[in-house]
Amino acid sequence: MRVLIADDHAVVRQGIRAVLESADDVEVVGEAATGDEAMQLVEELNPDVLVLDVNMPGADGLEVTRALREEGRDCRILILSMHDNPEYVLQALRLGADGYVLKDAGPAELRDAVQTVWEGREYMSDRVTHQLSVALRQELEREKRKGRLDALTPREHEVMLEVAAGKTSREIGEEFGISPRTVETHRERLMAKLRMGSVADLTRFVVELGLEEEDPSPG
Amino acid sequence: MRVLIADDHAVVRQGIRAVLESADDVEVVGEAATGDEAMQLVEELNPDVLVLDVNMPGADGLEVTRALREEGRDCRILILSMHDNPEYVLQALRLGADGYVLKDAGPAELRDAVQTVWEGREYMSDRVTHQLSVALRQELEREKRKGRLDALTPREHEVMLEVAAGKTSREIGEEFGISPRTVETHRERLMAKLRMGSVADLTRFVVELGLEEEDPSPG
DNA sequence: GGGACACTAGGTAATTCTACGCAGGGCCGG
DNA sequence: CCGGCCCTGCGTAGAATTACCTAGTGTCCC
Repeated sequence: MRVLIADDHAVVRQGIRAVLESADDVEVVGEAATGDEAMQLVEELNPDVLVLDVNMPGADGLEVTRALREEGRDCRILILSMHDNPEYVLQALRLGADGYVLKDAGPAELRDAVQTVWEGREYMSDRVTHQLSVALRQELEREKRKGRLDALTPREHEVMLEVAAGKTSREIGEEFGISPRTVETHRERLMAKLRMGSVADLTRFVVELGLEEEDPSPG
Repeated sequence: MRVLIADDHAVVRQGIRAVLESADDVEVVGEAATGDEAMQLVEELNPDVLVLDVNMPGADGLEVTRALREEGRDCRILILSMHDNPEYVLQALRLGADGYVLKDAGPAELRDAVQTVWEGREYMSDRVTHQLSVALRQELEREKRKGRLDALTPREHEVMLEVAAGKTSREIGEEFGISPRTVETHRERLMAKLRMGSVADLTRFVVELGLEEEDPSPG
């Protein structure tokens, strides 16, 4: 089994190499420190398995995965990550990764993971699968909120942001060149659509969904 | 120079060991996977330098640093961290660490850092010192805000939270058993003291400082 | 006892927001 | 080409907030 290691931390590369090479059917054929370098080395060395860090300067692990899958590479891709962030995990799987292992895995798990993906099966750390199920529920909740957001007309959306920024209807009217009465109409409608009972609730809603445009930084 | 390595990731330990042992005046005398284990091994092996990860299960790097300094250990402590989070850096220095190195450091920098702290000087990665100066300014800004918070009377503080939760003056009055006019007085005063121009600004202020009591979760 | 401060409450007035309804013009798809 | 949706604008009325002000009570400290 010929393995390529990609991680921006030299120390980590060294560690992975040591762990994998302790298995006698594994040969580490190269190391890459950036995503670009990884793609280039895959081209040159044509490894069986690519152990790929998600956090890398330049092209990160996910980009590398996508690029390799796009060009039809059949090498197995094992994602290595510090965190069990479901965001990354889902994205990685969507893009065609074969496994997802956390960096706090012991040598045995890491060797096992590489072996598993090499055999054509998928490997996921236990904590990753657990986090995925948790994330699924939160995702549904968020979608429900975003769904309400979609019910807003473009104008209402703009007005919403300004209201959440603390502007008065008159100020917003001047900014958009429309009557303050019109702004109030939009305001009423959007508050009803989002089922918000106060500006405070609306502000929290906007902040939590990260919709703000500028940063007025109160103070 | 006798070095002890503490990191919860076996892979990383392996990597650090390989890097350090490539210098011929360094001997890695042991490895620890948890904070507790690290303290125990320092006791047993009495190393010159301890290379210590901040993120560890059980006692983390900072706790270990504090504990070792409290009992008067004179071994050098080099903190190893994934992030240049100034929060951690400051805390580490306060607790008596001798150096702070990022994990994306190359083998050369890591060896250099260990060498430097061993000679009794301090070592910090460039990005760390930079982040520190940036953090200093933000810290001042935050303190200014918290200072204004201290200017509030207890009653004003309560009212502030309710206003930020979207309640009206009447509702707040009923909740506290006081006149809505009184609530309005508190409201005016606190808005003036905090120099907030709108409920939206106030809400953002409260959310950013994490002062909320319950979670009404708009929707 | 006096002074500082917090909590209470009210007056007056202006401004702003909220909640109903009404209506014209533009644009798009059935 | 017509109905539906969106953006626009306005009226009225009431509720709520904001900006000024005064002022009584209680507590704590000098």
